[in-house]
Amino acid sequence: MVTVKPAAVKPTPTSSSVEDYVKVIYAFTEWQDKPITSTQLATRLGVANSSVSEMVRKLKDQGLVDHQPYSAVRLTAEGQSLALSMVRRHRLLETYLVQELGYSWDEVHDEAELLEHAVSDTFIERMDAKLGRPSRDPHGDPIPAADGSVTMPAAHRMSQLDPGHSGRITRISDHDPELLRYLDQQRIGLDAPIRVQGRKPFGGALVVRVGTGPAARDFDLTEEVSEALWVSPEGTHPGCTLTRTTLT
Amino acid sequence: MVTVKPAAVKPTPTSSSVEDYVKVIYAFTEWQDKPITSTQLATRLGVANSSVSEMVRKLKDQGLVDHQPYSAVRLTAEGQSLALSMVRRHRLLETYLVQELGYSWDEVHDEAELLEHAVSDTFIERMDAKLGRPSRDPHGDPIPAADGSVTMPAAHRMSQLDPGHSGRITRISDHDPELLRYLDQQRIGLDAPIRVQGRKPFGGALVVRVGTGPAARDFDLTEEVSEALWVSPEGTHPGCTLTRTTLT
DNA sequence: AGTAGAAGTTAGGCATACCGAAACCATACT
DNA sequence: AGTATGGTTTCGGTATGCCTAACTTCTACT
Ligand SMILES: [Mn+2]
Ligand SMILES: [Mn+2]
Ligand SMILES: [Mn+2]
Ligand SMILES: [Mn+2]
Repeated sequence: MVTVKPAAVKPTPTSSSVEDYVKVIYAFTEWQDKPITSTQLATRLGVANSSVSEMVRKLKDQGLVDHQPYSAVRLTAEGQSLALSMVRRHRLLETYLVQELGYSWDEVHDEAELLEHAVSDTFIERMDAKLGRPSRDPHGDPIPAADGSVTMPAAHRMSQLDPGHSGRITRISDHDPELLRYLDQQRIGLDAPIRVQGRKPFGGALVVRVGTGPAARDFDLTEEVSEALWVSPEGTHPGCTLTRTTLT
Repeated sequence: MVTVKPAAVKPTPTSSSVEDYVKVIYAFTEWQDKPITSTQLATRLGVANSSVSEMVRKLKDQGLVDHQPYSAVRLTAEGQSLALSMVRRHRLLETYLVQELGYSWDEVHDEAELLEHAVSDTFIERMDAKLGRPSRDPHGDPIPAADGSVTMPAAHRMSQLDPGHSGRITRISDHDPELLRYLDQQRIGLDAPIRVQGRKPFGGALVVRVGTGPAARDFDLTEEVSEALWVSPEGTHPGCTLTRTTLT
């Protein structure tokens, strides 16, 4: 009689490239619904189109994405789960670097981009505990919980807000460190109360008031800046929790 | 007239494999003088002999090692410098994990082995500052300073000590986590006062007394254990600083 | 000195992850 | 309906870093 081993638990050692691909695919649909195309993926990853075609085939073979030739790339449940765990890693690391090692919010992204692939689950858990299980990173991006649930703030791009609207800045795109330093300098930070005053004519700057009462200051924001800021109407703040998937 | 660019400062992006090879070559001569051979390198890195031959050629091309066929491998000044900076990274990380994230000393090695290749110089500097510029890691191994200087404790392998000798444990080999847990359990730690009482006959255990006065306890140590412990005679402790090389 | 076996190197391959150039397809515009 | 165009894939190739198997060199023992 032969003893049958229990099916191996698939250690699937995903490479850091795979992790980055999946993370970028996820990020593309975090604040809107259209799935990402090959070329967009290539641009965001800084690789050639042909490299993406190849890798997407591998991701499909591994069951991480759905894809048919010439159409967009979508994560499977398994891919979504891997992506969420990478996003969690990335954002916890960013938060840790700011909170514990005195990084400024424009320095953390690149460091986290590498560390996310190197730290162990234990490391993540210890950081999370030490930070008190934070739900947002230094840029206001939601940190998925260990079980895969994500609390998305009910936020709108400031560039799309009509005059009169007000609320708080609950997210700031972290992609341009330059921009983050500019905002820092102007003392425009996360959770600042903000109000859209109006727009200069002929597609001009958006005029906003930051702060309230005597401390209020007015700014002319370019399109680029107002597209990087997300505003939640006062009161709605904590956002809604939606479980996107379940992490393994 | 043509402006000549200053010679590029050689960004030499060393791979993590190269970093590990160089680190292992360095470690081999840290506590004795014989240079490492191909086979020893292969064993320590867990790769095939042929892989080492190939890689050593590349290291030589990059000016990191001296080597002629069929003989041992030695670091050049440049290789030494790279090795020291990797050792510094590794040991600072181990110290940080224990001190700041509650790791136990048997858990840190593997985590540091990966992180050492991923963290930035900034990260290292912040950690170093936060820890108060430590000079020893959790296992008593000296942490090279940023300038490449190393303070080596004047220590001897306990297995080679004659009865009657005493001192303090200033280094414990961190290669076997099992052993570290055993020592932890027996409450034998770094800086514990220790005295060699004698040796059981026929190549038997080494009998040592740990602690002093009423708290003293006697142990029978196997060869394996006594080879992992290094003892400094009382008083000599701080060790001698020798600048091994200068880091870039 | 002669030689067997250990130590080390070379040769031929594989996997991953890139690239540029060429071929292909879908569609949108005449 | 016919075709230009841009997005996408395929093809051939490069660089790392690893492997096994075959071969070479060194050394230590007879
Ligand atoms: Mn990354
Ligand atoms: Mn962020
Ligand atoms: Mn390593
Ligand atoms: Mn150590």
